Amino acid sequence: MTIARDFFAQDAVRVARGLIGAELRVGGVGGRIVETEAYDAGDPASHSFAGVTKRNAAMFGPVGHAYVYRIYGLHWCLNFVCASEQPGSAVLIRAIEPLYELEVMRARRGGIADRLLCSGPGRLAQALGIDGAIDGSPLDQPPFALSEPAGPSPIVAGPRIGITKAPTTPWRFCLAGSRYLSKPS
DNA sequence: CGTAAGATATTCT
DNA sequence: GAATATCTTACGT
Repeated sequence: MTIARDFFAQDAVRVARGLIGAELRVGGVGGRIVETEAYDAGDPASHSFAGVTKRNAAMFGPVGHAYVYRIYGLHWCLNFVCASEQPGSAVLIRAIEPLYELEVMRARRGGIADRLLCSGPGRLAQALGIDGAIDGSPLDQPPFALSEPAGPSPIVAGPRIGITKAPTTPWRFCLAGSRYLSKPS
């Protein structure tokens, strides 16, 4: 079942939780989402906190679109734009469980272990072929394909990773027991 | 096993 | 100039 655009018209934390277990494909390549982080409007750790810039313009655009940006000068990160009351919310996709077109992902990632193919934002983006060209693209049209979770998933919440602004806010969500997380359970 | 360094775009001071 | 929602490689235990 495809995820409706309305799903993203709620606060980032609910979207982040709801995405765990969903299937994501980009050009047929992808798998099951096992790790997300929420970045809400007004969150000091969010790129949207300091206002609109050229880089984060997609975050203030329509709900249900992609926000893709470069981090540390060399890695890409994939986010889904959502909204609560104020614009500027997004959910960072941190890890997926590889299921479709494994050969393509292995080739893009240099033939490393399957467990490490998509276990982190930068790795995931490289494996799926994400780059700045699809920043702002709608998630309900090709090359994107999003499907609802097959059933309820056991979810573990914890503090977000790699940030310094609000490190204790428990807005990181993982599929419990998955072997494909950026950090073991 | 662990810690450390390097790559380097974009934004803010 | 400094910091950042990261990953890989190199080197020391």
